[in-house]
Amino acid sequence: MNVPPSPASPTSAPAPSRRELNKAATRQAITDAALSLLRSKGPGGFTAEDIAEAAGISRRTFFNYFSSTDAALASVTHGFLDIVIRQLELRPAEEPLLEAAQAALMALADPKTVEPLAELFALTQHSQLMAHTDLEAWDHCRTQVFAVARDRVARAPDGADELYVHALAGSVISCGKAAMEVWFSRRGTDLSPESLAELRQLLIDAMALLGSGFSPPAAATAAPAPSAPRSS
Amino acid sequence: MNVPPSPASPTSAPAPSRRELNKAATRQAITDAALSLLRSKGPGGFTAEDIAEAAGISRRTFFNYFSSTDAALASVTHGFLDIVIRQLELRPAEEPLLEAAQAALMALADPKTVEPLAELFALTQHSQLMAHTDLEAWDHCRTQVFAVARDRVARAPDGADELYVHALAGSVISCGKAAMEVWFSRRGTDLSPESLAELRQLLIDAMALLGSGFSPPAAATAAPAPSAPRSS
DNA sequence: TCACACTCTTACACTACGTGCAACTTTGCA
DNA sequence: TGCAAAGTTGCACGTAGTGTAAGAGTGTGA
Repeated sequence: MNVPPSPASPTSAPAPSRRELNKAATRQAITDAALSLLRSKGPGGFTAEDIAEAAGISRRTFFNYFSSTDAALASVTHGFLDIVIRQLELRPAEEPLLEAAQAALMALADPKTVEPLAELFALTQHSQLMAHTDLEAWDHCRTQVFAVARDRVARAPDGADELYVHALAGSVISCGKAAMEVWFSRRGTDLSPESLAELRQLLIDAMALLGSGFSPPAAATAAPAPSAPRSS
Repeated sequence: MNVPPSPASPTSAPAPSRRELNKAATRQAITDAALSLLRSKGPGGFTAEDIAEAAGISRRTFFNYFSSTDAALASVTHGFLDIVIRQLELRPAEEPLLEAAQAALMALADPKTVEPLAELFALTQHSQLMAHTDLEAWDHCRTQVFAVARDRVARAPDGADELYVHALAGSVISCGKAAMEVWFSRRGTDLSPESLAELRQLLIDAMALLGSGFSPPAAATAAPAPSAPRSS
């Protein structure tokens, strides 16, 4: 399980020490093994011990990295959502949150980003075994969005905008999730440019729906439609 | 565990047979026992066997009713959310969903309805042991709202409003949840009329925020404030 | 009232989960 | 090189959750 003494490229990070490299490699080996087993055995068809064996570590070590098999798989979702959060934090502070979210979500249209999540979704589609941990991942993302939103909203003295920030953060997550779900259900694991364009459009439309208060019950957009293509 | 041969009042239900009464009583006994143990031992301080013993049944029977200790406690949340869904389904079909949701949510301001949830929240506040199953309960409610919303929206031929319904249902849930969270964090288990009035107002405001597209980042309402008091 | 079918409960056994603990090995640093 | 910190591993233990078969309770028709 140890990393061979490869001359790790000292690109940018402050201190990619040996220990951290080993841990990262082990962590990656675990998620790879878990995903591989999910492909071959299906959801629920393997145990924590199976993952550990496939990753070349002991069962005990597996639990040092992840608290459950679900958590190992949900790391895919976490990684996916972390990218969005990082993009969101990069947006200028004075930008309205909905626009910032819309812009940040565009990062999801990158094939390399969505591919793992799309596969995970396809493999666990009709099984609620992932539901637990996956919902947690989205909820964790919600708290991140909440933190970003809180810092952007002018604080009322008595915390009167508590509701505003909570509701907004939750709704942004719900709409993003809705866009992903609709895309998955329509295109499955299709990562073609047209499919990704549709995902982009769905994300834009979802944020637009939120910004317009869901006004017109019939105003919807199909695939590469003519709605506001405002992005970076 | 069996119900004494009490002359069950034949009020309305079609067939409250003995078996169903027993099952309902057992189910109730389990949740009561679980809640009682939660009060005395705190979250994570008891096992499924403890609950079974307290409820006067075997451990195996406990698992015939609930799939986990969390699920037994989350039945409180489920019961709470079921009330809202039932209210929502009673609203006239032509009423806009946001208004229907706002009206349905008013049922939550009833002390008897919120009391169990408020206590559960207070007892599990700083412990994510409930997170799993509680998130599932809210997500289950989301699917119910989705079903209601789907039936109310004029179906576009190509399913172009899929996104609309998904996003709306998720956002309604998120906003309702946000209102509950803010209320809990402000008033704890305070069930006084003023506190319930504030909850009512928070729910109204949350739906209003959603309907207005979260337009004014500073337009929030404090406690018994002067915003639209439309209710039944 | 009895007998039979159906449903629910229970005990038992078994696999898997998740964690505390105490060796043991690897890494970082002087 | 030697020591301390960090990480890995095997072991043991209690708990979760489920299959199974036997037994107790309940509904129904003769």
